[in-house]
Amino acid sequence: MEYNFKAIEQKWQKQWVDNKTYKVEIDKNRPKFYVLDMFPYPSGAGLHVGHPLGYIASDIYSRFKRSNGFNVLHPMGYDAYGLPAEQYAIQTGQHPQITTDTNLKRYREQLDKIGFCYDWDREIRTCDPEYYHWTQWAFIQMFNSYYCNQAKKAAPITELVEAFNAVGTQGLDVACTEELEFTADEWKAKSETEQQEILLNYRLAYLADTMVNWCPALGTVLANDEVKEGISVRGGHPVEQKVMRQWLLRVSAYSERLLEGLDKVDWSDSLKEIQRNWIGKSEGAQMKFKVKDSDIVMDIFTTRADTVFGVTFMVLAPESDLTPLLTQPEQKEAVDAYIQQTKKRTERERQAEVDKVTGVFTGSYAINPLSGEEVPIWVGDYVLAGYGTGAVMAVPGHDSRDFKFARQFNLPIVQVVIPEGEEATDPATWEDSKDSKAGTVINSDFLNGLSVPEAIAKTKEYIREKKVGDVKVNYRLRDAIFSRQRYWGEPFPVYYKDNLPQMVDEADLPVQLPEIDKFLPTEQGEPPLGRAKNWVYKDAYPLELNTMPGFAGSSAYYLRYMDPKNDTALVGKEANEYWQDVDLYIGGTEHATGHLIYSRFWNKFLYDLGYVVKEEPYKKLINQGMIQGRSNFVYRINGTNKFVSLNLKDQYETTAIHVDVNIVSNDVLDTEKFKNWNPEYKNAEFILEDGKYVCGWAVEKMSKSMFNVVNPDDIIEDFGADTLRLYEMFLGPLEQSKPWDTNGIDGVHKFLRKTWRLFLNANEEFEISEEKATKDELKVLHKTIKKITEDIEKFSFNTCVSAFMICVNELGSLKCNKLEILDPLTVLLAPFAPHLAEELWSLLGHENTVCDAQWPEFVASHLVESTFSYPVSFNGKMRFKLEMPVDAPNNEIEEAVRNHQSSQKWLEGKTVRKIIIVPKKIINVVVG
RNA sequence: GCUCGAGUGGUGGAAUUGGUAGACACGCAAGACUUAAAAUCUUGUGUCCAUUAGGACGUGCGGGUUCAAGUCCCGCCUCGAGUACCA
Repeated sequence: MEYNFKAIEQKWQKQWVDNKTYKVEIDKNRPKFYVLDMFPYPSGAGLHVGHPLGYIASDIYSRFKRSNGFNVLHPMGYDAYGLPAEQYAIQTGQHPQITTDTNLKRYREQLDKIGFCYDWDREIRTCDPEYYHWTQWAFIQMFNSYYCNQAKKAAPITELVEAFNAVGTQGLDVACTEELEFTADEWKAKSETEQQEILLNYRLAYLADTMVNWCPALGTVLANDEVKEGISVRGGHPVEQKVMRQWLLRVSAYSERLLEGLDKVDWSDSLKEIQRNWIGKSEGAQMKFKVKDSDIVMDIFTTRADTVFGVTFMVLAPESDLTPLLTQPEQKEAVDAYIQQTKKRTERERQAEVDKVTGVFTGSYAINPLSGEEVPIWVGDYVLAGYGTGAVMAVPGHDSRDFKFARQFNLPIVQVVIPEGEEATDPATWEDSKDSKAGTVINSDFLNGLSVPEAIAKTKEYIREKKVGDVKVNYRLRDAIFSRQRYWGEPFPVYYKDNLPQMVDEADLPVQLPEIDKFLPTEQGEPPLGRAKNWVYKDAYPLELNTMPGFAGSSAYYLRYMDPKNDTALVGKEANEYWQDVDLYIGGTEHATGHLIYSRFWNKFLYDLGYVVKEEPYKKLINQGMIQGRSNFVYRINGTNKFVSLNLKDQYETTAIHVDVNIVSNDVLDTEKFKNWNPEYKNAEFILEDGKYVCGWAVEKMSKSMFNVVNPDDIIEDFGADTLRLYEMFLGPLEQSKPWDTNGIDGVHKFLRKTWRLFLNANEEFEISEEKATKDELKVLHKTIKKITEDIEKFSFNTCVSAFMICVNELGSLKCNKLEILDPLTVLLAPFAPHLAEELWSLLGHENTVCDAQWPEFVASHLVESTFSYPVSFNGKMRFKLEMPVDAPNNEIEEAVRNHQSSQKWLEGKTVRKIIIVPKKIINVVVG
């Protein structure tokens, strides 16, 4: 009986489907456990061997939990809306739904072959109207809500309207785009249109003219996390800044709670750190600088209130509302020219030319609220409109950007802080500003002599007393732009009446994506939905032409899995109360500043409104590492069709060429396959070493162009799914990036065959002994139970695999085929190699699935030994071993060491200063 | 620049609270079985010295703490990730 993995895997995959082995229902008699993978976007390329890594890990953990008595929810679905399908549609005219369905089918086939324990009855697709019904529903709730800073939660916008009617904005402390002030009477006097326009300032989903990241090549706006270094993450196209009227989600309202929540979840420190940086909390002071000969007051934010006496000028962002107001007639031309010039630069250019200092004087002066001094107001593009107030007080002595600006335009520089261990010097001699926060304040009136932190505190106190400012916390986190000028996304549940946005009745949801003839913008430059016929609501009102961004559908999907067929709610109360939250979430770190922020925001919002029971959606999160490619190279002698083997290449002028890793084995090229691989190489000649052509190699990203893509289907064809699963885990720690190298796969495949053979007799027939297990056999088993159980809990799956190998090697040498040992071993192995385990489990005579077998219990007494083999070291260097009874008293051990024959050499002519005995660990003799 | 993480054989990687560095594999070498190959099995495999016995050196570099350091502390170097005129 050979280990016929193909037959075994096909058989059990069919049985699992037929028996609905992985179907999950609420079961209040068992504790729940929710394991979630970040669902994939089904791209046209299908899965490569790197994709399933996290899925395999979560699958192992799910099966482990099930064996330990948990009711495990482990669903899967697809993030089906996205740019690639739409771009393909633009190129070919093929409807993105068709592309998506094809890709999805391919994904499903590939996933099925790996033997995952997903409950496919719960599958969701974000492009399914049944699903995006609830994405639209959530949007409506956000539109109808505002965020109260005092209660620290979202509340219905109707409450805010009541407050406006009663007292206007008096005592108002809510999240908003702009601080507004009006009385109840003023509010009531406003027209409906004016009132609606004002409410947009407070809604959690709101429409606003805003500076957006516009990507001309993609014809759409992008969120901040979709842009890296001025380039779109998808496609790599340049991005520019542009003002557009767009939907936004007021994510910034939740900044503090998103930050605090990180302390309550079990995520890796690095991921938490990324989110903390992205939220970017900074505490400081907001201060008012009056403008000379004007009623205008400049608000500025600073974290260095201690340096106010060092302010020698002010700088406004070019886009600031104040810029035109403060520009004096004689400077108007220069300022306008400057603004035009900065507008022309793309975000990318601005970032690339960070060192280039530009700016222009407005002609106005501001009055320092502490010193009363007058300082010039400049415009400079190093000040960002979107952060703080879009204006800064410049302290060139103690801020390097202000310093550069001052030097460029010959503005004065004053020293107000002496860094620790330095003396006051003439700023004219400085190379750079002195930014250190450890030092003593000088030239600053009542702050003189204080340390920096003391001076910050005192200044804050002073400005509050004199009402020239206040303590203020700023966040870097911006509101999320929620409109995309695309076709293949969720339509908004929004229509326009008198140009004002209105929400579609919840009863009319979902608003289905209409059919259109072409997937391009209209001739008038409207988004693709502008092409839809009858794209109106209630026969009269035009519907929104934008669609929602990629992160919309993934923000609450984990809730939908709990209750995927519910047509009256996103998730029913009973299901939500049972499943609660995700206990284990596995996915890539690339979602740190996108999906994982939006999803937490979305969930907190639903929590505030009482729709869900948990404030944080993902209790524990693990980022699986990237599997990189391992590329192979051949070396062509320049100008010839001759290829030289790796270690001889230095004798020639060569060019390295990527070669398909699938025609290379252990870095040795199959030269015949190489000739057929590409017509160009049909007549290739080779210079061999030891009769072989050895290729070079390098670790690179796995991609088609590097010819290093390895497909899981091919691996499964050659070695089986269980081998693939085991090998992916054996490759290294889950969270670490590592290269895929098919070469090592033989090791785990051999291990599975060895395991199989444990159950066979000399005639290759299945035969199991009912005999009682020996002490040694039990020791091997229980050592393994302990190790596997502990390591699964630590997500250390690579060491699990090696523990299995050790176990099977040892049982092999003990020639153990006893039921008492192999039965529990099968259960241990089941999460890792479920097909093989099912087959063995049924051969062992069990009728149920091994998934429901009880996890073996570790019995410590099987590991107890009567003696311990001590490593004996002299001055820390291990020299020999000494077998002693475990309960031997120290003086006996000492004596045994002193008298041991091997000790004499190390003791000769030396005195023993000390003997350290660590029970059951080590003996160290200190000599000298 | 700032923040975080990582540097261990030819390769992937092991190593509780500091306690035998290199587990488990791959690869390589030698051998057994075979007409041959594949498969399987056995042995060896950090580097250097030594015929052996054995010894010296070894976890990026330099210091330190300790009976004992891959592990802790200080200072560097290199690589990776995130982020960036954030006031």
